[in-house]
Amino acid sequence: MGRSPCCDGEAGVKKGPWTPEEDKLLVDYIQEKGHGSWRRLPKLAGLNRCGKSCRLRWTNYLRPDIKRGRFTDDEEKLIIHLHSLLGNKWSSIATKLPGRTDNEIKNYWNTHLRKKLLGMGIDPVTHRPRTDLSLLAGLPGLLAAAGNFGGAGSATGAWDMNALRLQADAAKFQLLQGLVRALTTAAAPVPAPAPSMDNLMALLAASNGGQHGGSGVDQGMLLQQCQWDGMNNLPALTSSAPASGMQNISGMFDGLGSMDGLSSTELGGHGGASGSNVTVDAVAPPRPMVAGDQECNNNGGGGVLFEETPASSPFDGLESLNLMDEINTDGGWKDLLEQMSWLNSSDL
DNA sequence: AACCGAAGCAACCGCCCACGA
DNA sequence: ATCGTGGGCGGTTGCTTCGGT
Repeated sequence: MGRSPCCDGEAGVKKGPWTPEEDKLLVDYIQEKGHGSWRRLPKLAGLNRCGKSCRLRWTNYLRPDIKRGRFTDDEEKLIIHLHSLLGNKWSSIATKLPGRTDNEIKNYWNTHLRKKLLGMGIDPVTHRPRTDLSLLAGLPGLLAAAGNFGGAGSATGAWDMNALRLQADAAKFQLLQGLVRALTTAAAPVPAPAPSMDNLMALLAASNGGQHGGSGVDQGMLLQQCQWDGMNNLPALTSSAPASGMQNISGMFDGLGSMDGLSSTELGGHGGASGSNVTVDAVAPPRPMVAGDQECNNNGGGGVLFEETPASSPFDGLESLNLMDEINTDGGWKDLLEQMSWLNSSDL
């Protein structure tokens, strides 16, 4: 049926910021008589406002039990946790944070926490690792956060620490998956022996090294469950790529991380050990989804944190790009790849 | 010092639901 | 069963402040 706003027809009702005088009128009236009917309150209190505006002003700002000021770390973590459980049920979340209003929490979420999660590569809606291209930009923050959490514990316990670790691991795995697919698709078509899954496992395990313990097990399980078909059919990165292909992915990323002086035809290898010069101008047609990809993405067992995205990875779109144009564009892939310092050998 | 864009936040808008007549 | 009202909620807007150039 619908309903007209409470202030419709009330010509001349004031809107906008409240003055101290209005605040005093409202507070005095409510403290003396209670708010009663919000619709009638403005007239009774001598305010030229609609009842709804009075209610909002009272509940969000004037109520005596409101706690103002910065959110504490514990409050922050609690909000994130509750949001992961309740979604945008701000009023429900607010009931768990004494002195905080739903509006305040909502604003804090939209202005701080949402960006924070995005920066960490976590989808603020699903609280899972993001699967879009901007994942790249967020990974350093995600990993840093995971690393930081590995240090001093927080008062709210280990739930968020473990979640962050897992999400960081999952995001790293996704990034590797996508990068390898993108590069191998765009690279020379010379077939090569299948890479060893053990090599990738070792690579990922090494990427965990020192930062935090425990999650390597999850990652290994993840890989075993996925049976990533794409890896089993991995073509050579270049004709000069080592037979073991994936063994040198670390060196390959080294090159990507310092590619300021790239020519138009090559991703300069890091020389020596890796020696991978990936020709990327000849962009291959998009690689069709293989059975293993689907299986990997749909495999929700074991608490896998991946979203079930048909696109399968952040890099599906990348496969059809002219990589060098993108990479050499300021603010484009070049910038993104420069942010991928975490992929350098110190980490891998 | 002036300008501009980004960030933060208070307040508004519109939809929805519960409840009573 | 239907309708009107009151109130709550989430989303959005727009003003203010801040920081960078």
